Amino acid sequence: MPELPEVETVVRQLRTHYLHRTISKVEARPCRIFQNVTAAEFARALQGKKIQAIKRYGKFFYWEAEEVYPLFHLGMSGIFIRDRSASRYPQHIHLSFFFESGLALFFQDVRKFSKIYLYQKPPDFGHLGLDPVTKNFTLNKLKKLLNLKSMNLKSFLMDQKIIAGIGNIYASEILFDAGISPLRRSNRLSGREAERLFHSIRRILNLAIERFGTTYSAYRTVEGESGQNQRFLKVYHRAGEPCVKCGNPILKIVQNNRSTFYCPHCQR
DNA sequence: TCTGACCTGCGA
DNA sequence: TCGCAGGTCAGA
Repeated sequence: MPELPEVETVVRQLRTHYLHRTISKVEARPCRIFQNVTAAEFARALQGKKIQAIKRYGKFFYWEAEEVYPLFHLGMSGIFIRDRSASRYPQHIHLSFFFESGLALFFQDVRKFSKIYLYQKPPDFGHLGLDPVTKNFTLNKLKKLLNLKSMNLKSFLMDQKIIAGIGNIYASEILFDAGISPLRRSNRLSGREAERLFHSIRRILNLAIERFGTTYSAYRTVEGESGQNQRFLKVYHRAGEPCVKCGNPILKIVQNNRSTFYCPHCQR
């Protein structure tokens, strides 16, 4: 599922319902999604803890819970849901949290690509690039990064070590918005093109956050609802359909084993 | 830099 | 039955 806007939506909804709540019980089923901790250790460590803060970086987010810091990456199909009965796949619920207030929270992942870690101090994101919706992400920094690399722009945008949070959907949408071909090399952009790319990254991601993310298949909000942004996609999964700008057909190509959608007429 | 592997469900 | 899906990583 989830790229930065979907993760940000999940984080905001978790804050609304679960911040300052105390976990009374955790049920964790052994599963490969647990990375540096077993399911049993994870459950034991969180029991009795109060969630004091929920913070996101790129596609990762973690809880501050009284000296314990669970870190989550939702992979392709990980979702947090408030209501277990809303789950179509109850057999894939790996984690259940029950709170003193009577609230519950469930973590489901059909494909098991998500990752869960547990730390004793706030996790370090030094291995990740800039988070593109923070003030730390500036035009000058983007220009330097572009010049540093000679890779196609689609791969550049999706490389989490460069920019943390953009995935396959938004990489295509951002490049369409900027009017730049996904095949272009990062260090070949003009100053004006870099500027367009910078503004498109911010605009597309922030708009998607306002629309609670994009639901293409698995992703749901914590409330179990679909995002809204899929109605506004201009190129993603629209191969053969007319470009909204010029009417020529949208093209689908494969880059790094992933589908890329673009308009060869509008994106040069 | 590219490919395949990891998983499961869905739609053609 | 096959190919594809929003991610990441190891290994060639």
